[in-house]
Amino acid sequence: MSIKILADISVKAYGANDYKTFTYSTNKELGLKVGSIVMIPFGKRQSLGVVIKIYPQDHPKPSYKILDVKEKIDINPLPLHLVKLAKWLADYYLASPKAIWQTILPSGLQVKNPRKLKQKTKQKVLIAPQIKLNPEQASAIKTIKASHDRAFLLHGITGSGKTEIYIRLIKEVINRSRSAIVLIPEISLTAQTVERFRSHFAGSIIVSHSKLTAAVRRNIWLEVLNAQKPQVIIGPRSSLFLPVQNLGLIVIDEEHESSYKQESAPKYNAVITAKKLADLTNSKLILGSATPSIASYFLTQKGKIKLLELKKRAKGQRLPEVEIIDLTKEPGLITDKLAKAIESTLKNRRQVILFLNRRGSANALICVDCGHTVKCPNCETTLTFHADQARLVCHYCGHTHLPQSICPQCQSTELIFIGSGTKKVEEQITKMFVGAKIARVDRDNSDIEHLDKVYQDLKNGEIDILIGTQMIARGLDIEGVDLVGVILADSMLAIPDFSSLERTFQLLTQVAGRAGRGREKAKVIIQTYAPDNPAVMHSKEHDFKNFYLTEIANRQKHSYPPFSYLLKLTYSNFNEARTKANAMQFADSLRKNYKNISVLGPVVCLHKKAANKFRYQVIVKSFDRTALAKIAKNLKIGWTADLDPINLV
DNA sequence: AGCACGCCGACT
DNA sequence: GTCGGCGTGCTC
Repeated sequence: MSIKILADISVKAYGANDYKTFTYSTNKELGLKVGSIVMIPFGKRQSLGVVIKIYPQDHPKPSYKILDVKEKIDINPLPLHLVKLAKWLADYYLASPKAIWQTILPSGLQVKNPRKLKQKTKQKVLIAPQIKLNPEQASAIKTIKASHDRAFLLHGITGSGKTEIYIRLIKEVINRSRSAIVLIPEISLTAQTVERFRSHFAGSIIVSHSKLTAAVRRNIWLEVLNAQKPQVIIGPRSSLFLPVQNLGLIVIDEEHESSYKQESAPKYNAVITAKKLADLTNSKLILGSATPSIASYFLTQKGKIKLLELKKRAKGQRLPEVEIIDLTKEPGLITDKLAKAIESTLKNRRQVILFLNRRGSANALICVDCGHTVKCPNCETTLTFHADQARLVCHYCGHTHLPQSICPQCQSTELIFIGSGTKKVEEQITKMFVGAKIARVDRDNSDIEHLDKVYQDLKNGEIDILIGTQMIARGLDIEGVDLVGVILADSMLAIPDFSSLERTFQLLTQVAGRAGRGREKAKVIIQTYAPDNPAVMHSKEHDFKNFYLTEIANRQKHSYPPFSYLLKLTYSNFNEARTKANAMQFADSLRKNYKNISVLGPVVCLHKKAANKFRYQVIVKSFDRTALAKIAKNLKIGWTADLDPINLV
């Protein structure tokens, strides 16, 4: 008779929003450790589970029935920090063990004899060119190495050489036999970025991205788990959860990017999660951006993250000149000034990038004479026009009124809906510049392969004018681009969200950074009805600091994050009337039962129907995050929660 | 995810 | 009475 011991196991099949573990018994010889992955019976099913706790041999058996662990998956246990991080994720974001383990564990772990995938033929690796650091870069590296701080925000203007700093820091941790994780927005995971890192870390580099097949993903996961020497992992936000040993450094490039927030369960923010991971593993965390998020920069002002600044471009190039065209004075989809600039750029055999906004095609009402957008009197966010009701609707609180015909600011009668007409840009450009080679990138054709092709074509001069949405705002680093045009900056400002100014400033600044990588006389032209808007105004001077000061005051005034916490609750139901009624009833009960919160809504969601169900949302705002967590934890069926959402629409 | 349990309306 | 609809809660 072998010796039985008890173990607490977190069960992958367990779908409730609490981190409850279940106690099983196991033969001592099976050698379970904390982090071991096992197969267990759960209800009528079999499930994977992760050992969270091993009890001493003499621990008394509980009164309820105990089942046996069926088998141990024959691989190394998870590193301890991942076991701890799983619990933290569940508690902090109110996620189920099911959602957590689906994120951390690869699929197909129980497969007995996985088919050996044929090794990719060794790619030729370019030898990394030796780059000399400028004094700013050298000083930033020196500070990070010497500092006892854990987290750093590297605020460096576009082209200031942040990547070179990451590479030097990674080399240093590798020399200390520790591994590094580099997070990159999915969209920048292009061949060029990867090649740059590969040329420095050939042999120890592991690249992950969302297009990998399940089998490849599992192999990568096992390779990381079994690695005997330090690794450099490059990938999107989920790469934080690869089972790396001896982590020493986490880098998050373009830390302001919204793709670091996962919008499906577990709805985690990779920047916040990386900070926790750095604490658990005693690693350093480097956040890098030319346009930091308001949230991260706020933390530097509070002394929680150390701020490092790079104010010069690496090779000393100047930032491009930005011209703002006031559409209230010079109307048109493509103004004469922009058309002339395109024409002269083409004549010089140089290239043009034009940005427009699909996502921004929210139907806001805007005054052609003064640029005023009609806002909600309660929430200070832009009202959205709903054609089916013929009314303007506030997406926070539900306030509606008829679209006015007179501008409340300047009494003009010239009010128009923006959001229409952006599709006309390509048509018009094609007509205006006959013979020019025009390419377009938007949400429908923005996969990595296509972006790589566009990049190559642009680099080889196969494209004269590239038209795209914000998809192409980052990463493109083309010497031939002399002109960048933004067709309508307001289309982003008009998104009814507390973070729309932040997003606009980031987009405009990143876009402007695409120009002038090669030459001095590059130019950026921004067309807008709102030239005085802080997000537009400060992007002209590439002035993050003053934009931050304006915006943080605004957030404080209206008690938006980082001065409060938000909870976005979404309710869906097949019956439209019942959806509305249930959502209203729930919002009322929240108002009645909680004192220290404010409840906005319910309002119909921007996408009012999804998967055949009608959707309503309720926003809850509070200074007390635990109150919001309590609400999120006790939701009835049909409701989903997003704690710390980055947008509210 | 499935399954048991229990509460309510419709029915031989 | 009792059949079965489905909302709710549990799974070591």
